[in-house]
This record gives sequence, C-alpha cells and structure tokens, in this order.
Amino acid sequence: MTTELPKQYEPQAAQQRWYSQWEQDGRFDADPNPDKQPHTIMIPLPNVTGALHMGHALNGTLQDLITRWRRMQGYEALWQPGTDHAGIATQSVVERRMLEEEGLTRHDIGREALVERIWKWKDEYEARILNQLRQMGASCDWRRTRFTLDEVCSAAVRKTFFKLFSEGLIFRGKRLVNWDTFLQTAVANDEVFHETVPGHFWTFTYPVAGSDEKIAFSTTRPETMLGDSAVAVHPDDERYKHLIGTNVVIPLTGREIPIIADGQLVDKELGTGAVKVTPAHDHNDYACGQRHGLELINILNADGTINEAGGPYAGMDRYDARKKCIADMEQLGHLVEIEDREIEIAHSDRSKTPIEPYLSDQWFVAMQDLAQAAIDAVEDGRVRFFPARYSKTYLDWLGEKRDWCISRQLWWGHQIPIWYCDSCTEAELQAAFADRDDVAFRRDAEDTIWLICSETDLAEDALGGDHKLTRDPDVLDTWFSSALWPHETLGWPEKTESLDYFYPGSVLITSRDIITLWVARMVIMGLYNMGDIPFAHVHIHPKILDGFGQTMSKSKGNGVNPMDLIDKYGTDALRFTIASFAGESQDVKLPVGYECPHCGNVIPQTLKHQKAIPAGGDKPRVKCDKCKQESQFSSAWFDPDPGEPVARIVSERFEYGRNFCNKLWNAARFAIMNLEGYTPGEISESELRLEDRWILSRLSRTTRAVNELLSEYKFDAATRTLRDFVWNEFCDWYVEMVKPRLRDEAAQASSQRILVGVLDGIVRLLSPFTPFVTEELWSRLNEIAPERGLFEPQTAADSCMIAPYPDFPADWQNEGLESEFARLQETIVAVRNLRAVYRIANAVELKLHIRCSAEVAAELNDVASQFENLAKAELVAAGPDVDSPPASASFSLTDADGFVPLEGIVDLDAELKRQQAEAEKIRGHIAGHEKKLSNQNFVDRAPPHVVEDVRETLAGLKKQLESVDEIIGQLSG
RNA sequence: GGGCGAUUAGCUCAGUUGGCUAGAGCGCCACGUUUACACCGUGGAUGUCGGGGGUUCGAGUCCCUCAUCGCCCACCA
Repeated sequence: MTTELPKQYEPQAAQQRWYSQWEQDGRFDADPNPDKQPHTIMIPLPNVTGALHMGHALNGTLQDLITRWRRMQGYEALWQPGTDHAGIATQSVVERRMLEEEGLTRHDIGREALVERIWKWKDEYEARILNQLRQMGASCDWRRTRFTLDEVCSAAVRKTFFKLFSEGLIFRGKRLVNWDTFLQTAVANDEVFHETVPGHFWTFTYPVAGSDEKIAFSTTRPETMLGDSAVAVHPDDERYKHLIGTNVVIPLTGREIPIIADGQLVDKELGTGAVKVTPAHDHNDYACGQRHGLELINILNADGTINEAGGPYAGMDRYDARKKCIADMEQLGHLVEIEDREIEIAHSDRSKTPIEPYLSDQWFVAMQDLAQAAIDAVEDGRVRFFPARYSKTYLDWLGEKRDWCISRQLWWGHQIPIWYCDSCTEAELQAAFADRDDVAFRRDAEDTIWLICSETDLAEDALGGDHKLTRDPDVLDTWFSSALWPHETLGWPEKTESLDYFYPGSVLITSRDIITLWVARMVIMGLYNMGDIPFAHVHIHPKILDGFGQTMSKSKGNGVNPMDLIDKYGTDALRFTIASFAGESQDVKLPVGYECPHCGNVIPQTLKHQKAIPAGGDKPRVKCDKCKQESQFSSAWFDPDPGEPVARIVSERFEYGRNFCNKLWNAARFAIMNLEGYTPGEISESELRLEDRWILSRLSRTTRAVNELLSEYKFDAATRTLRDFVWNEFCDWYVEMVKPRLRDEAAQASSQRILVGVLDGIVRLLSPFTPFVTEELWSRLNEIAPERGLFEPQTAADSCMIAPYPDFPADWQNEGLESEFARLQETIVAVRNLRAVYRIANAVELKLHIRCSAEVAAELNDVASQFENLAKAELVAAGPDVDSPPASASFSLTDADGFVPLEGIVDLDAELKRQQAEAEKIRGHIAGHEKKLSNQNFVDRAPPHVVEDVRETLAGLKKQLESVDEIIGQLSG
C-alpha cells in the first residue's frame, strides 16, 4: 500500500521538496488576525557583506525554532526577515575589491558611481544570504523582506531624525573622533582594534620662556608637538611646582604655550612627570583641554597630511612630518632620548590602517533622557533579558549616557537630511518654509550657519536664487536605521494594521556583542517613536568558538561554512545539534576537521591549517593520516585550484543530530511497516498495557518539560529531553515492547492506534527542531493513517508545521507506574548483564527465578512475556518463597533478587568473585549512609524528608547486602 | 584597571532553589547481523568536579582566595 521507506533518512530530497511546498502554501505568511495572538520576532539583520557563518546558523536556528513552536501553538507567528546595508563594512569591502581588481579608489569614480556599485554588490549578497537562510529552513515571511535602505526605512529614518532635531535632541558639535585617514571617515570605537607594534618613545624638552630652564616630556607621536596647547604637570609635583603658570616655547614653531597643573591627566611617577597636551589629537588631552579651556589646534587634513596649522610642515604626510620634527628638535638640541618600546596603536578595523584622533564636525544624539527611558524599561521589567545577567551589560552601558555620534563620512547609507545656508536670514527661511511642517531650522552652536532639517529633499535653490543650500555629505551611523528595525519594518511612521498588531515584538534573539550597539538603541528608539518597548524578551545565546576556544572570524581564518555542514549532514542535523549547544552558561567549542576527499577520513584542524596562507607557488595541502594522500582544503585565504579534490571542513559533532534524525526516521519506518491494516478508532482505557500507560506518562512529562524549557529559551535542555525520550524510552523500550503485540492479531488494532498516536505526538514535538524529517514522516503517516490520535482519532493536518504543538494532559503522568516500570527495566538489564558476563549467546534461553514480595511478583507476572521478549528469559517463578536453584548466577535489586540457573555454564568461582565485589560496593555505600545517620547533627537539623530518604535507602542497601551475602554463602558453601 | 563568564570522564558538554552512590554524546573495551535502524543493538570501563581556605549536619552547587582561559568596557603621555 505504501512504498517502503529507505533505511536511511536522505535529507537533501526532503529539504528541497518541503521548503518549496511550504512557501507555495504560504505557511510562513503572517497577517493580522484578531482570532489569534501575535508572536513577533525581528531578525538581527545580517550585513550584506558576505555569506552566513556559524553565528548566523545558531542565531537563525533558534529564531526559527521559537517561531515554528509558537506557530504550532496557535500564535500568528511572524519572523521578519531582512538585511542591513552595514555602512562602513559594505563600502570598504567594495572599495577594497575595486582597488585590488581595478586599481580604482572611490575618488576616481565619484559618489554616484560608487553607490551604484555597492547596490549591485548588495543585490548579489542579499540574494545569497536570504537563500542560505532558506536552506536552513527559516520560516520567515519573505513577502515582508526589508533592507535598511528601502523606501519605508528611509522614511522612518527621516521622520526620526526630524523629530529628534526639532526637539533639540540632535546637535552638531566638534568632537575628537577615531579618524581613518585611508577611508577618510570617522570610525566607531567598536570598529577600532589595537595592535602592538615596535615603536619609539621620544623624550624632548621645551625651553621655559624667559628663563634658562627646560621641561622634559615624552611622546610616541612627536608630530603632535605642532598642535600642543600646554604642558601639564601634577599640582603636587615639587619638581615643577614653581613653573606652573609660566610659558614654554615650542621650538618647532616658536609658539608659546602655558604650563598647567592637572592631577587627572598627570601621574607624577610616570616618565618625566610632565605631559605635553594636544587637545585636538588625543582623547585624554581633549578632556584636559576642556577642563582648562585650552585652544584646540587641529594640525591634520582629512587624508592624514599636516595642514596649515603646522606651519613649515604643512602638506607633509604625518609620518614624514614626524621624522622631520624629530630631526629638527635634535638639531635644536631638544632631543633627550630615544627609547625602543612596544606601542599599542589603534587601527581601523575596516581599512587596517592606523587611526588618528581627529577633531571634526559631527552630529550627535543627546542621550541623557533617551537613555534613562531605556534604563527604566529594563529596570521595571518591561524588557527582560534571558539569561538575566546580561541586563547588567545593558544597564552599565546606558548608565554612562554618552552622546551618540551618528554621522559617518561615507557615501553608502542614509544621507543626513540637513542642509546648510550661510548667507540667508531667519526671515527668509521663515518665508520659504512657512507652510512646511516637515522643515525645521536653527543656528549652529557657534552661530555661524543655518542648519535646516527636512523630511524631504530640498533643492539647492529652495530659498530662491540668492542663497544656495548645500547638503551635509555625511551619512548616518548604520545603527541609526537598524535601531528603528522593529517598527520601521512594520510600516512606521504609517499607522499600518501590521504595526498595530505585531508591535511590540515578543523576543529578540541575538548574541551578546551587540547588546549595547543594537539592543539598547532599539529600546531607545522604540520608546521614542512608538512610546512602547520593541520586544518583551531579549534572549542572548552563546557564541560558537573554534576548537581552540577562539572566536571565529575571517581574519583568523577559522570560519566554518554552515552550508558545507548542511550538505554533509543535512539541515535538520545541523539545527538539532546547534540547538543542543544553546544553553545558558557558556560558549561552545567546535572542533572541526578536513574531510579527506580520497577516503573520507577526517583530519583534525590545527592552528597551522587556519593560518596557512599560500606564499607564492603551490597552495597548502593537508595530508590524510589514513590514506596518506594530500589534498588542498577549504580556506579563508585561498580558493583551491579548479579541478582539485578539496578537503572541506566538517565536524563530527554534527553526527549527534544526524544520527538522531536517522533514529527517528527508522522508528517511524518501523511503525509504518507495521501499520498494515490500520483502522482508526477510539482507544479505550482498558486496552492500555503497562508499557502504554508508561509511554503516555513519559510523553506527557516530556511535552510539558519541552514547552517549559522553550519558554525559558533553554534550547540545550529541550533538545536533550527530546532525544532522551525518543531514543532511550520510545525506541529502546516502548517499540521493543510492542513488537509482539503488533504480530498478534487480537492486539494488533489497538497497539497500532497507540503506536501511531505516540509517534504522531513525537513528530509534532520535534517539528520546530527538525522540520524537514518530521514533515517527510508526517506525509507518510498521512498516507497510511490519516486519522489518528490519542485517544480520539482525528484527521491530521496537511502539514506537520501547522499541526497543533502537543500539550498532553498532565493526568497521564503516573509516578507509581513509572517506578514499577523502572523495576522491570532494572530486572531486564540485570539479566542481560548476566548474559554479557557469562558470554551466553542470545539463542540460549534462560530461566529466571525472582524472590520478591507477593505484590511485586504479581506485577512481574503481568509482564512476564516481556522477559521473554527483551531478555530471552522465561520467568519461571516469582514470590517470597523462591529459592536459589543450584549453580545459579544471581543479581540483587532493592526489592527483588534474581536467580538464573546456569548449570554447566556458570563458573562458580568467578560468580563468587563477582558477588564479593558486589558486596564490597554495597558495603561502601552502606558505610556512607550510616555515617550520615550516626551524626546527631544531621538527624536533628536536616529536613525530615531528607533523613527519611537516607534511612530508606540504607534499609534497601542492607537488604540487598543480605541477599548478596546469602548468595556468597551458598557459593562458598 | 572595572565588569561578566568559565575551569566536571581522553574530547565536547549537562548538573534547577546546597541532599550525589556525579551524568550525557562522542571516543574506548567486549559481545552481537534478533526482518526499524551498524548513522544500530546489548553490556562494560573511565572522574581528588582547577588549587587552597571557609560556611553548613551536608558543598560539584554558597562565600573568600589563588591560578589559568575567554568575552565586554575603560585606559595606556
């Protein structure tokens, strides 16, 4: 009737078939529905810079898991997809490539052409990324896919900027920024990395004006002498106290600057105790300059050359100027010492060139009130972090309330909607924009120019022919638009139905490194624009590290491509394994290896492999330790030569998921093979056997645990719970126990109904974790048993992913029955153990005598056939009067002793030794317990139930020991 | 320098509010093709729970301290 299932689950076919089917059926679509509760997850938008990595795979798996789970629970579940334009990251990737391949810089081709190229890049990579998400089974509502430069997002950005500007929360100011002289842009702190390089530490002197004295100081950047505004000493430093208030002369330029006292900047014990102060080129000096009202002397042009403030050095590159400053100072007799020293130099993460602290005009958002609102939202519990400890990261950062620099000197992004006019009057502006409520203007802080903010683009001649408007060329920080993600994607500032229904979101799932950059800012902007939090929960998941505990990154060459893993192990295996990683406590190490293309052997990856960069001729190779052949391998540093067999990166960790999927597949395969002649029908209580009631009890308990664990984002525990249940309980015990009934005509109908009912529940439980294999099985079950269920048969849903998520009655749970079952299991294991110890072949039938209470005997007799079935042993006697037959091997449980006559097989000496070892072990446990109980403090102070437990356990152990001793007596007698 | 986290079997990790005779997967050993599955089954071995103090009747779990590792923030004239 049905075609037989293959012995192994074949993921690739199922993945292709079902994903397109789901999309075709609109299964991922989420629309406002008054009859359902909304459940909203906004994707942490991937950058359009490259391909998905393991971090995305983890992040995406968890979001999809929660979305699928909630969808099955009956929520209108939206998973909003999209990508981020990622300002600097994308622009610099495109620029770098352009330079490498064509020798062109952005200045060669101009703004428009560069932006056009980046759009092309974006189209290609966005498509690739979204396609990779699909391969991971992501159930995003693709109709809603957004890109942060989409029209709706632009509108939201404009609106927000305008609102902030109008309310005085956006201002323009001079600030020291991290300047990338190569890309000619400010870069954020998080885009800066520090590298230790060998350098020098120069000590110079400045002569004190009108005196013979000199004051010595040290620096690692001599050219900044050109911009010095003061020399600072510690107010308590006896060496220099008398000089405070006098002036020194900078020999290079002849400029006079004061000696000031600053206890914050200066540490008496360090260096000479005197510090040159360059407020325009050093962050600490800047703060010092603010304290003392020092002049800000900017000596650099945007490209890193010295500007006119540098006098004779103007026009030189800063490093050439450095050499000349040193030479000149030496010639003037002011160079004291050169010391070789390792220096940490800030580098731009994008261009990999050294950063210069640089004074420039930037736009800021005033954070005082905005940050406070976001702090309140977490402190009063409207936004909750899982795990809770991460709220500290969030609160600490927001607590600093540092103004947010939102301007970036880039061409790729949302251009700042500000126009300047330096010639017009207020009256002219008012006249021009009288009827415009989307235009606002004011003077800048220094009262030099008009700042005009508009929600729509203004023409150059918007003020008439006399005045020219020029637009600020800068773009906004990427995070400005992504901060709006949770509401802009739903149509804000329009009051759309979707916005009303899906906002605020349910949970944000992301990794900890963007708690400040992104999570905090979404809360801020959500509260500001919507008057409501963007999401109720924030789940922070672990990071996947390489086998050596390092974060995976392109620059380390230790990345792993999830698509390779999908190819090798299947999507479900990847998802299931990844979910098993995602616990609360720590990051996860993922050792990987190279799969030998010749023999399939996996060669462990070493640090050397990660760093192997081809130098000249041949590409690096990896040697297989099994077949001794060499091959090129997947690497971040080179593409293997065409036609070469390639050792790709795999990880045996994913066999965990693959094997599990296969186990599930085969359990279902077994069931389906045994559903011949299945008829749907009600299952009555009276038909239930011990194993049925047991598996239902376990199923109910498992279901409940999984639902609870998922609601707390404990994916690892949920995964383990399911695996244990399916493999160790359902497959290992239940399926084995029903086998005889399925062959027995009288019992067949009901056992088929129960079996398929339980399997149906398992498949639904697993569907959010492993959507493809479950859907495949679901469709097979729909062919052979379209009506099924516990206890009333119902027509199954067309697709597993829209079937209701299980929520079995709690009253199926039965603790007494489970412990009764546990005794049966123990007994069977004990018999199997004897078989193994005495090497008795399965074909040899054993006889089993059990001494136990009449009550236990009755229970065992009820399931006597299972001893035959599972241990190939016949239960010949059970009860209080059972004696050990001669030449028996035996085992002893808490409330039963078992004897297996093994005439001619059992080696009585060996058996004696085995029992003696057993007795020894029990005595050890007994001693431990007795010690506890003999401690009066324990008996008096420990809770009564704990004491009672210990007493009971001890009694059990003693009884067990008695039996063992008796056996020993018989054996040695 | 400040904060957070980690250190448990050869490897990768679980271990809820202290009650543990410390678990899982992989790997290892022995046996096994019993018609769901060798991506399997059955049985087995393996730990001073990083070191040292303390609190407690009782510590893998709480506190202090040291060591090592990771991440975040700040800073390094």
